[in-house]
Amino acid sequence: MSTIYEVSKLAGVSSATVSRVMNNSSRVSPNTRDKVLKAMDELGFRPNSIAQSLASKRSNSIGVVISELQGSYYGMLLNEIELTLRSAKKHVMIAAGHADAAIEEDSIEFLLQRSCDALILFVEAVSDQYLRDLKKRGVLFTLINRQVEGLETQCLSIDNYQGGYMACQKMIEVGHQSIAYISGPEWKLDAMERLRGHRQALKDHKLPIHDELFFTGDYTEYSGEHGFEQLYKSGIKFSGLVCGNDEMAAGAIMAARHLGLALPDDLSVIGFDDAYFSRFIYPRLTTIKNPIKEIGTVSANRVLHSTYGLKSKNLEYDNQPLLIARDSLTAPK
Amino acid sequence: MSTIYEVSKLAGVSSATVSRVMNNSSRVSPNTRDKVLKAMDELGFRPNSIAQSLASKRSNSIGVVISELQGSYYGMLLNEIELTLRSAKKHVMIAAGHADAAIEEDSIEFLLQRSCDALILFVEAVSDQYLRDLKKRGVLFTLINRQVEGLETQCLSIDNYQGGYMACQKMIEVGHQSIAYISGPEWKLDAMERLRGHRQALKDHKLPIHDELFFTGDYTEYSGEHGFEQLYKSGIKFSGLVCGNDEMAAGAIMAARHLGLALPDDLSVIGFDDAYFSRFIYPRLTTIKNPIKEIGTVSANRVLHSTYGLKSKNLEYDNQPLLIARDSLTAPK
DNA sequence: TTGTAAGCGTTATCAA
DNA sequence: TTGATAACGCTTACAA
Repeated sequence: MSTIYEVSKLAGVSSATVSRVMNNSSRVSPNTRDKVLKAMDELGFRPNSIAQSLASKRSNSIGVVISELQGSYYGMLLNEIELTLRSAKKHVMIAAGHADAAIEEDSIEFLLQRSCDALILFVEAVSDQYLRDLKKRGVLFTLINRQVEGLETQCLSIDNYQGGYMACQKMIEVGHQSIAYISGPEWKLDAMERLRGHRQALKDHKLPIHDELFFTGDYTEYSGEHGFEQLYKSGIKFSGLVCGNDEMAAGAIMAARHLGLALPDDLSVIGFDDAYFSRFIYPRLTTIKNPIKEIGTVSANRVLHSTYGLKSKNLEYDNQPLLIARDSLTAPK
Repeated sequence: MSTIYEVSKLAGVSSATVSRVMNNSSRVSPNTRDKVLKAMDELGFRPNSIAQSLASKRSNSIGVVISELQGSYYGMLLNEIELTLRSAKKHVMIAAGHADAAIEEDSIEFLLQRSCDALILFVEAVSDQYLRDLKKRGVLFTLINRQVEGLETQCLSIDNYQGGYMACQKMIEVGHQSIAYISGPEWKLDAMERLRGHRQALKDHKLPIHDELFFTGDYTEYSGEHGFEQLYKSGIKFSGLVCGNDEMAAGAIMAARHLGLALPDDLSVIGFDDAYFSRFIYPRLTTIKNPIKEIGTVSANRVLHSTYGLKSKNLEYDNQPLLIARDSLTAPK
């Protein structure tokens, strides 16, 4: 690998000038610029970005910590982020947090140590205070799927409460009177918001709330399967089931079928997220769309904006959920 | 952020000594080591890894280029890679290649420019020659899901031919005589290998090969849907369908149901990969397991081994596919 | 066992 | 518009 110094020799200029043409940082006469470009080309010169980082105190890399690297939800998000950052010539470093506070903190520190200029954080276990302290330390970041007091301007999330409300309301509109709910884990804020919206819709429509019709899962399909079996055993009849996410809906549907129910006639189901696979569940899953792609793009653009002053049009997003009507919802028999 | 120099002053030693205790590179007396450690602690010292990289010509980061960031297949792979690399304290930089030669090459150069010590490549469009040249340039890398002549020791892939053979053979064993096939795109090597295995099994069992029973898809569920419709229209009856991957199987199953077929009685289906969602398709999909997790772990370990001399036990893997029997396969009526 | 000092390949300040 | 040259924070011969 050739260096800036070799280029400067070949072009007959100083290394400072070479640096200038690389960065367009200050005026260089067209003549010398040409000479430099030619020399670079001839040597196949590629700037060493490590050296650039050290000297400029800017690494042009952005760290992303995300709960999991697998799962359609995270995949879509990561994809959008990479696309956006990449087109701005920024490197993306990733680390998984696995929804564990220690691992999440470690991931963040790990990325910071590597001189990431900014972070995009999808963290669920780390405390609000830790995040506020991060800001105090001068770290630039955006926060996905979470609202933290004091960090409002850098938080991006959808209105989970509204989504939960919509799903339940739709069930009621179609005619269901007895509706079961399988929620995500209690320690996940989005799960609790979705649940809160559901309960409120029930209340607003003067429907009774039976504790036996609520099951707390953990967002996995296994908990959806297990949850459905529990609800079914409870003895209280229900014709509708709302799930905190699509994975659990998929699991619940499997369980319902094993128990001999015909879907959607015996049971209507609504999921949440509009995950990739929800079209391939049978019956095709009616669900609440989570505009995760948009959130990915916007979070990346905001980081680009606040860190490098890059202007972008996609700095705002619509945090309203949307009902995607497919086949798993029908009127009760 | 404090520097090594400040630590050295506080500890009353030279900066070289501080560096030594950081890296355990050469003996330091327990006494001075303690002093240094104490000073580090007091200052909250964190080494600047950019500076370390520049000086040591080693960035401790590994680049991963993968076709897509979304999809269960890639997600699982990425997850294993991150886990393995992370536990070895290496940073992982990612870039998506989108199965486009220009983007893939750009991704590779992009990561190299960032001084990645090694690469893990899941690239599909770039030429074999480019990859051989990469090796000549001295770049360390492993190659996933691909076999390139001259790079045998750094390629990891399963036996797709054998997998294709197994699927077809199983169909035949169960009693199917007329079997349709929806393959992945022609330019994907794994897709062609799977198809080749399928045809060979047909031949070995003396079953006729009808061109009308073959459809070339592109690994998406849409092409599975479309493909099934085409095959169905062909007029040639078939009771079994083998798909080049699970996505297409999912699409084909959707299409079959829309056309009024009862599964698995009217149609048996086998997929490939054992994707995350294949358990949640109805009927639960019988498929060929692709040991992608194992491949992820092994590829990361190999890179760690060849790049940093780290020894590891997981340097070998079993490239034999495995049939996962679920509910989508039954004897023909 | 420890220190000195020359890099590593850039950027950026100051003069010219 | 250009050139010297001092950082940037660390590693690593080479000496002591």
